[in-house]
Amino acid sequence: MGKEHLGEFEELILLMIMLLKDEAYGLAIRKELKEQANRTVTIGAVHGTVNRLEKKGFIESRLGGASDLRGGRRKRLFTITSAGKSILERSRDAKVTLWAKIPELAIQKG
Amino acid sequence: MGKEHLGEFEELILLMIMLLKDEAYGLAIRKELKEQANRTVTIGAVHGTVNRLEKKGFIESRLGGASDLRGGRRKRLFTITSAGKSILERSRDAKVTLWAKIPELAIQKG
DNA sequence: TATGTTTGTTATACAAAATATAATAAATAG
DNA sequence: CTATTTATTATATTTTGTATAACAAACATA
Repeated sequence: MGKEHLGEFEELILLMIMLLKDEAYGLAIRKELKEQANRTVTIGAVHGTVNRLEKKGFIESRLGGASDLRGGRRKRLFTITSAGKSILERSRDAKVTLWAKIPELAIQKG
Repeated sequence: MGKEHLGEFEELILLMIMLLKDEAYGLAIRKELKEQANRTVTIGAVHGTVNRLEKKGFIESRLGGASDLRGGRRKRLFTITSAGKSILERSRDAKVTLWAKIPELAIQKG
């Protein structure tokens, strides 16, 4: 029985992992967060959160290769699981439904 | 300098307050949460959160009349502030923008 | 082969948000 | 008055969010 809902930051991280596809690892997630959401956090914040998300079964990780640049340790690459996808979908649906009931927040068409 | 983002539950409570209009008080918010979001929480959870939201300037409260039913203490009625509205709008916009970049999550326009 | 630099993760600690339980308060019916 | 109902406040605990510091591995090059 997986948890019912995600924290705000957990959801964001999950979205970044989907955006990054096969290049989702700690530092890349942090960078994407800055570019896509203008959110600046430390790398420890990112890792703490991915660890929790993995423990809950919303993402999986595997060890990837090292950077193709100068030096550096091997990357820990993350991918979203089907449980992760489905909680994102449910979260989206719930929100869209609520917004639709509030004229000031309803999404405009066209 | 208001906070930049809301917690997941804070945002939900804010949405319930908008839905309830002039009948947004503790117990009503809790009931609306159950009906609109199928979320069951204790009344203490609701009050803790509205207190935080008020302190941050996203809602205001005033003392209303007692229940029109049997007995009971007077209600503390909440309304959203313009800061509250705008953070909800920004949150919605940010999410819609992100979803649009992920085919699996993008909203269909009919 | 030793060591400095780069790229990256782990460990640890602490603050804030989420949430529950228990206590209290005010209206009103009798 | 006082019991009952409707409601809020106080307090405590767990989970999320977040930072700092420590550590590890790959590579370059002397």
